[in-house]
Amino acid sequence: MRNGVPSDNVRTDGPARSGRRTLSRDDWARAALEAMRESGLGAIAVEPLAERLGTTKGSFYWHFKDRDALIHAALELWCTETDAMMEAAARITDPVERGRWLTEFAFTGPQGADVTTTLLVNSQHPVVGPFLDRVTRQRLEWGAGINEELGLAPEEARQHALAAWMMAIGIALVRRGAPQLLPQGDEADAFKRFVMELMRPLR
Amino acid sequence: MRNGVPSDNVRTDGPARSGRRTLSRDDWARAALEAMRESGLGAIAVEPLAERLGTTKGSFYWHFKDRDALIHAALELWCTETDAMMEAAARITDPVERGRWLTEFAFTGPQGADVTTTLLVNSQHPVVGPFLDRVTRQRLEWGAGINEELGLAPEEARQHALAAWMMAIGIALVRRGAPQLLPQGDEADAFKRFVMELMRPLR
DNA sequence: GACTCTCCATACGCCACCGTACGGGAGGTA
DNA sequence: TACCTCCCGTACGGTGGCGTATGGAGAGTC
Repeated sequence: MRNGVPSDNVRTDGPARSGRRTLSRDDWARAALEAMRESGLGAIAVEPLAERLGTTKGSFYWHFKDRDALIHAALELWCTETDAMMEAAARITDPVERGRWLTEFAFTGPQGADVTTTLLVNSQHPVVGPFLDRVTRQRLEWGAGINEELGLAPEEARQHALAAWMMAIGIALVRRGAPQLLPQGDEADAFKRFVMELMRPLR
Repeated sequence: MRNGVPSDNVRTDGPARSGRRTLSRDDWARAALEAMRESGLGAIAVEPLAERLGTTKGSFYWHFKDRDALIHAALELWCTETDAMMEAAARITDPVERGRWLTEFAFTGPQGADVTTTLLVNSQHPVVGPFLDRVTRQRLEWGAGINEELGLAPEEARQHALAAWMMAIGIALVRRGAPQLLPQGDEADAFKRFVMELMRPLR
C-alpha cells in the first residue's frame, strides 16, 4: 500500500524539520503546472519533471499514484489561481475600469499562455474533460452575472459572457502560438482599446 | 536513395493501371489531415495511420522521407482547402450576406475542428511554425482587404480583421473542446446572430 | 522466361516514457 | 545501539512510436 501521505496539498506535518531539503506533493504539482503552461499537457511527464526537480521517479511515485493524479493536482492548483483572478476582478466596482482590467489581463496576463487553451485541446483526457466543464460553467455564470448587474437581460447576458470568453480564448491561443502577429508597442494599446470597445456589453 | 516518386501530390504516372489497389502519396496526406482534424498533430503517427489505411510502415517510408514530410504534405493539402474557402467567400458580393456566410462557416463549418487551432498549439514544431505564419498573414491581409472595401480606414481594417480572426479561433477551439457549452437548437441561431452583430465591421 | 521496376511486408534497433520492485540512507525513537 | 519510518535512488520490464534494412510479390518489358 502506497501513498500514506495526507491527501491535501499543504504540507501538514513537516518531516523536513532539519537540514536536508525534501520535496512535497505540492512541489510536484507546482512544477507540473508550470510545465503545462510552457508546453502543454504532454509536458507533464514524470521523468522529465523529475530531472527538472533534481530528483528521480522514486520521489514522484511516493507522493502520487500515477501521472493522472499529478495532472489532477496541477489542475486544482490552477483552479485556485483562477478563483483569485475572478475575485480580483470582482473587487473592481466601476464597469469600465473592470472591462479595462479584464482586457489587460487577457492580453498581458501572467505566464503568457492561458491554461484554458491547453484544457480545451485535451478535453478528451479523462481528468481534463470534467475539470474543464466544471470550471468553464462557473466562469460563464460569473460573466453572465456581471452582465446582468450592468443591466443586460438574462439571455443577452449569457450570450455576451460566452462571446467574451470565446474572444479571451482566441487571444490566449494567439498569444501562445503566434504572438508575432499581435500589434506591438503603441499599436498594442490601440488594439487593446479596439477589442475592448468591440466587446463592450452595452453600446 | 529513396523517394524516387514525383514530388508533387498528384499521381502523374499511374502504375496502378491494373487490378490491385495501391496507395499513393496523396492517400497518406489525406489520411494524415483527417487524423489531425480529429485528434491533433500527435495523431499524425506513422504506425497508427498505416493500420488505419490497412497497410504497413513499408508503404509510408517509400512515399515519404520521414514523419515531418507527411506533416508538410497534410498542411499543404489543408492550405488548398482554405484557399477554396476564401474564394468561396470572396464570391459573395453583399457584405451582410458574406458576414452571415462567414459566421455560419465558423460555427458549423466542415469537420468540426479547425486545423488552425492545432497549428497554433503546435507552433513550436519546425514544420508547423513557418506554415502557420505564412497562412495566417495571408488570411489577415485578406480580411483587412475586405474591410477596406467596406469603407474602413486601413488601420481599423487590420484591427478588425485580427479581432475577427481571434474570435474565429475561439469559436473553433470551443467547438473542438467544449461543444456542450454552445447554445443548441433555436438558441444556436440566436447566438450566431448575436456574435455576427457583435463582430460587424461597421456600426 | 529472365529482367526490371514499383510498391509493400517484416524484422530489427533505438528512444522516451510509464509503472513496479526493492534496497537503502537519514533522522527520529526506544 | 537497535529499530522504525519517511523519502528517495536504481534497476527492471512493458509499451508505443520512429527510422532502417532487406526480402519479395506483381506487373510490365524484352
